[in-house]
Amino acid sequence: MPWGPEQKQQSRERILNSAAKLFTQHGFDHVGINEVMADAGMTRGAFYAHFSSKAELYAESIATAAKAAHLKAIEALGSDASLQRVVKGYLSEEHRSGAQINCPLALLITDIGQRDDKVREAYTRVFKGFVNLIAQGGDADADEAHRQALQKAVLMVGGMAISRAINDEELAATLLDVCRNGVLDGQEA
Amino acid sequence: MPWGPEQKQQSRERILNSAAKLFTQHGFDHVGINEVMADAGMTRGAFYAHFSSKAELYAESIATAAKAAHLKAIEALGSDASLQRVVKGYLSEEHRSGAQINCPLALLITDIGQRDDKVREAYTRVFKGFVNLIAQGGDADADEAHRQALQKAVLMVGGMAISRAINDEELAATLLDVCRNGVLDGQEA
DNA sequence: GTCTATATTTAGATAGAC
DNA sequence: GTCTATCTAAATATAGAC
Repeated sequence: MPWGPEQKQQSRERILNSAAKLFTQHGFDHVGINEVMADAGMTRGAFYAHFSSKAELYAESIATAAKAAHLKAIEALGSDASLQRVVKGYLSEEHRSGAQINCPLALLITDIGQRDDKVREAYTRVFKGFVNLIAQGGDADADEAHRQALQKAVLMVGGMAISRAINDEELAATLLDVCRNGVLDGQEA
Repeated sequence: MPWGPEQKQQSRERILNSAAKLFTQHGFDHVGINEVMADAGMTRGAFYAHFSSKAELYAESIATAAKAAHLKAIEALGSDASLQRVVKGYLSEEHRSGAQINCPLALLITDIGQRDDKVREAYTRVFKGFVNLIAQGGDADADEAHRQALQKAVLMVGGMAISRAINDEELAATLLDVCRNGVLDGQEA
C-alpha cells in the first residue's frame, strides 16, 4: 500500500481534533479514550497505534486546540486586526457555550496543575503565546506592555472559566461584559 | 452512650475538613473517599454513615473550604482591614503552594463546570460572597462598585489558578505581582 | 458508628486475528 | 492499522460483623 503513511497521518489528525474538542469541552478526566476514538470514527484498540498513552494525547491535543482557537481568532479578525474584536470573540456567549474546539486555557486551568510536567509545559507554552498575541499593539515600554498583557490574559481566561463554573446566567453575562470592558479600557488608556 | 450524637458530629466535621483540604489541593477527581477518610482517621466503610455519596460531600466541602479561607483572611487582617492586605494574602506564594485548605474558587474553577447543579450552586454562592467581600469599601455607585468587584475577583481567582497551572516559576511570580497591582490600582483610582 | 470484606463498574492498556 | 476480546487496576458503593 503506497499511501499507508498518509492514511495514518489522517487518522492521527482526526484523533487529535476529536481529543481537542472533547477535552476542552468536558475536561481530561471526563473524556475516555473510548469517546475520543468513537468521535474520530474508530474503536479503542486502534488508539495505541498512534499514541502511547492518554497523557501523551492530552499534551499534544493542547497544542491542537490552541492552534484551532488561534486560527479561529485570526479568521474572525479579517482585515481589521483590532484587539477589540479579538476580545469580543473570546469573551462571548458563543465561546462560553463551547460547541466547538474551545480555548484550552480557560477550561483546563485547574486540571493542568495536577498533571505531569510535559502537560504543564505544553500549557505554559500556549499561555505565553496568548500573552504575546495580546501584547502586540501595546505600550512602547516592553516590560510594562508585557505586564499589561498578563493582566488582560488573566481577565480573559479567568473570566471565561468562572463564567462557565457559575450557574447564575445573568451574573455570567455581566461577568463577561465586565471583563471585556476591563481588557479594552486598559488598551485605550 | 449519651454523647453519641456529638461524637458523630465530630467525625462529620473531621471528614469535611479533610475533604476541603484535599479537594482544594488536588481536585475532585484525584481524591478518593479512601484518602479523605484516611486523612480524617477512619476507613472507607464509615463514610456512608455521614454522607450518601461523594458528590454530596463535594458540595458541602466547598462551603467548608470557603469558610476556612474566609476565617483565615479575617485573621490575617487583624485590626487593619485594608483590601491591600487581603489581596497580598490571597495572591501570595504561600497560598499558591497550598499546604492548607485553599480557596475553593481558584482550584476548582474548571472542575465545577462539569458537575451537577447542586455543586455549581454551592460554588456560585461562594463566588458571590467573595465578590461582596471585595466590593466593601468600594465606589459609592453600587452598580459600578459591583462591576469593579467582579473584575477584581476575576484577577484574583484567575491569576491564582493560572499561576498554579504554568510550570514557569518566574512567570508565575510576575503574574501574581501583576494581579496584585491590578486589583490595588483599581482601588486607589 | 466503625470496621473488614466484597460487589460492581469503569477505564486505561494489551493481545491476537484480519 | 484497525478490529474484537481481554487483562488489570482503581474507586464508588454495599453487606454484615462487632
